Amino acid sequence: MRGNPDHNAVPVELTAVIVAVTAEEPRVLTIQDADQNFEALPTGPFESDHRTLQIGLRSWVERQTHHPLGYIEQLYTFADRDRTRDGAGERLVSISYLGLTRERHATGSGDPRWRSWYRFFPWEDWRSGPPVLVGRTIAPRLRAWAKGVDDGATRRERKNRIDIAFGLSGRPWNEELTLQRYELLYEAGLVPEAKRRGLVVDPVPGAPMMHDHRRILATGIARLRAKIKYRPVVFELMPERFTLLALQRTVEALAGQRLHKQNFRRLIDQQGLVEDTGEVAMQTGGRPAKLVRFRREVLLERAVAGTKLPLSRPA
Amino acid sequence: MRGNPDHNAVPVELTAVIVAVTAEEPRVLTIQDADQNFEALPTGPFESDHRTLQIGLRSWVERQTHHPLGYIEQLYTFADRDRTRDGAGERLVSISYLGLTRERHATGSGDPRWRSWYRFFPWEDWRSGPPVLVGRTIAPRLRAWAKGVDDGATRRERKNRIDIAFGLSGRPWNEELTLQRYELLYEAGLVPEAKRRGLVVDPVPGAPMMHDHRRILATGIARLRAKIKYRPVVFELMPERFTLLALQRTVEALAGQRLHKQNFRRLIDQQGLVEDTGEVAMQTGGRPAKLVRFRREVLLERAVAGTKLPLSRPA
DNA sequence: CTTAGTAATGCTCTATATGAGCACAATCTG
DNA sequence: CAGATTGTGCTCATATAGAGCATTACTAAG
Repeated sequence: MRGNPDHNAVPVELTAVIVAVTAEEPRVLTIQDADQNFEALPTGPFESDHRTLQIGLRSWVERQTHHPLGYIEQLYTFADRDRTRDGAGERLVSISYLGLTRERHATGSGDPRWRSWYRFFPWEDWRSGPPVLVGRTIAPRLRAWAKGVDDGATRRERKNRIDIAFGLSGRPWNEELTLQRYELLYEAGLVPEAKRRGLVVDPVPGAPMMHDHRRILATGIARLRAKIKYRPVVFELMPERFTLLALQRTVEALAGQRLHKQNFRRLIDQQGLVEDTGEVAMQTGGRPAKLVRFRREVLLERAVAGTKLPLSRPA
Repeated sequence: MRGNPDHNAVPVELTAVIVAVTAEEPRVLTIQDADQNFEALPTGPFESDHRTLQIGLRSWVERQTHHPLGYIEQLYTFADRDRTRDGAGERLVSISYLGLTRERHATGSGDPRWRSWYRFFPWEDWRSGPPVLVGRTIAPRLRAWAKGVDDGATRRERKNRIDIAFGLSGRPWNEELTLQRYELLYEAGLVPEAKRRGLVVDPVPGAPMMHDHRRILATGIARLRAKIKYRPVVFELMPERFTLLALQRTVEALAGQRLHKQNFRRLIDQQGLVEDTGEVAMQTGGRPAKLVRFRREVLLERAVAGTKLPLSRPA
């Protein structure tokens, strides 16, 4: 407890979860790791010639993707021991960020591409109802893992965590628990990444990523799913003009859940989040829809405005 | 955008916001910086012999305060350019954590002591109604700062931010905006810390801290004030057995606001957060109160349980 | 032209949550 | 005993959330 402790100099990198929604799929920017044949999140250097980390990240991403980043938020700083550069040895600190943008063809080294995030987390997409993957594969395997301990207390605790995270035993599905779900699967040895920790692995479907990048992505998804409920960040993912249904589909893509259409619209206009452009979209396949635009002023009017969306609430 | 960027090795430290509530005051553990005569948050080394940062921080705090840390959560990683060790030069990364405990005599170098956090943020305590400091000093000075720009858009934007952050022009006070308030004061040159950024300073009351520690503390306060509304973390600050009023006073101390007693109790028992011990406290000064204890089981029952408290909601 | 199909949009109904207050009970202090 | 202080039960108005019905305005197929 000193004012000026000795500082260990440690390698620091920035890792970005860059999200866009296209064709009703939430997508994340990934690169291909040449050596390991794993997909990875784009990782940038910690440059000290920027005033803040955020500015540095923004300029770096924009340089690489040639597209402005609408919104940036720090996610988490990872520095666990197993997070070393090559197996063991030096410790690596990784400061992760969440960024929102609109999809664009990305260029750069490492073969950047936009991937649906459900490629990495197929169990997170409940838009067409409960995925069979959960009921048929994940639930039984997790149950088996829980039953496999001798200690009764641990067993009960595991069962509880599983039920809560995956909405079993009559509990509701909570789309915000993405990280908890991934961590459970990791602990239970059901994702390939766990092998590096020496666990026995018999993986469930879902593409793995390099290092702990899938955990970082899970953190980003969880954060974004939570955020859209009380901050108007969805609009960063929308084009200038859009229909209310398009907005709803975007939210649904992120949340992995369907929403009640009328209630969704009620919320949006109760809060005055959008305004008419006067134009209509005729190619909707049904009655023409008004084209609206985001009222940027709301960002000023109520700094902490809520975009309360009809999704499961923390209770 | 490479898989294996070059890593700049950077000094990394851990900074802790350790909170306890005693005698209806929220307190934070500080140390005295010998050189600069400023109070500071305890800062620890980044030790690589712990499996996770959290474990490292926990053991370090417990070693120093001789008291268990009930709850730890990562706050934010600061690495702005002005955050260098001595004025200019080397960049410093500081990973900050929020920890909850019960007050104890702390020992260690640096003269550790528990300080009411309202010592550093006197405008944050609204338990006895709106502080005169806000109306008489802060509001007029901020207004003057806003008026002092030529650009009309910037002026309006500043006025808006001020109104929202400090609950002016008929807006409600929102206790969660602690960080925004501090940052406004910083920008306006109303805190001593701003001098280091070369701003002209005419400070309002409130003790400054070393480096950007007051900003880190503001981050911790804001986070905790938000958290108590949907997670049962208050109990980490309570003794084993307590009365409902004591619990309410603790929440009020943190939130800096009074709560409606009956509604508070309604929430607590609707959610089954506590259970009777069978004992009563006779020294209440009034009718004897039941002594209750936290039902630890709720942490299992609903991992993300809400302790919805009757405080201002984001909308 | 008619019939489906698909969306947009307006409205209602119910359950629940929240904010505020009244009334009264049980204790202590002076 | 009066007055202060706290605990505790209860009510009431309002806001919000979840669910569904009905109607309107288009396109495409027959």
